[in-house]
Amino acid sequence: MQTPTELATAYRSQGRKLTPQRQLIFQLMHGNDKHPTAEALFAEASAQMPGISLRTVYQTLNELAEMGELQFIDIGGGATRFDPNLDDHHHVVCVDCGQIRDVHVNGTAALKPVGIEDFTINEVGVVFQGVCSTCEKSRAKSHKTAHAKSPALQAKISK
Amino acid sequence: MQTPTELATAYRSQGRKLTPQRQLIFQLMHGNDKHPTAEALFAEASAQMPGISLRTVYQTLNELAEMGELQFIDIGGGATRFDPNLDDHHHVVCVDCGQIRDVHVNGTAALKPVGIEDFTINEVGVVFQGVCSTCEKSRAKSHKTAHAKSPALQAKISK
DNA sequence: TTTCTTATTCGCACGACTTGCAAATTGGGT
DNA sequence: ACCCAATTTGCAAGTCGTGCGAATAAGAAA
Repeated sequence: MQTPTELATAYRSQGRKLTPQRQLIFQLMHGNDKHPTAEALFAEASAQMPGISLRTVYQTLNELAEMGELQFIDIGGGATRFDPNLDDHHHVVCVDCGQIRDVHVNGTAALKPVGIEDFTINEVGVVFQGVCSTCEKSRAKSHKTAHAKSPALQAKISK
Repeated sequence: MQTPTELATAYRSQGRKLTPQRQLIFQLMHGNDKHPTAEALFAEASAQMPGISLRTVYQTLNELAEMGELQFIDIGGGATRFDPNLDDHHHVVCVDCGQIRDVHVNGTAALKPVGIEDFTINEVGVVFQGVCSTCEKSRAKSHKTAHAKSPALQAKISK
């Protein structure tokens, strides 16, 4: 995603208006590698701009996606997450806490699907599932404590 | 997924009961490569067993997933889809009509995520996005006809 | 700066998908 | 044949996201 300043220009050149709500969302998303959900972003936005509506957050995120400034990430389970990282990258998901990490992956160019001659492939997405070190430790120590932030995520994530 | 007969045995050995509703779902899912949604499966089931409830379809699919007999597939957009194919495979999605095709992929073993030492990776999923030949033809001929079964899927699918 | 046009915001209702719950039913062992 | 626990069902409720219309504000023009 471009910087808030660049986006301001891009917006105006497209006949879109530069509202304070949009500017705030630009700031919150720029360089954001947390892959927030719309609700999460709404919470952050509300802290700085009480009264901003969830509806507006959804609308702005959709606009940015249409403009190619960010992508949607849907890994089974809950809400759609947003990623402003436009580099060629992929994702690693902790099936325990649900966090998503951006990663560069070597070897994607060599991926060859077999038997789909009647398809024109445009993009390839790779998702790694695993457990982050923090959750690994939690598991080792207490078998009682429920620390999973993402209930049933493990079962929900697809290959 | 195992055969309906094998599942019958598995169910009983786990203290689960073998109901006609479950047996029907076993049949409908066995070898099914359509990646149906719960609603789609419910429609098929209803044809053969009027009165079966959508709730039961959801419950049975969830059971089968817990038992490791099938997996959930969540590619942005609509409802969760179910895949009884337990082979090591991946998916190709037509961004136009939304169909999902199972594919074997060469080269997955060589995939190397970089910079995530603090993660224990358990699985890797690859999703190819493209356009199937049928949709390709439709596009070439009419630019007017709206044949997309999956509105906005293109924008919704994540890398 | 005032005016004017049109994009945007906002909140509420609604829609799609899925699950919780409790009552009625049924599988299958004794 | 009986009995108890597992199931099924229908409906309510929950989550996530969008449609819609009225009120508001951005930004160009005068």
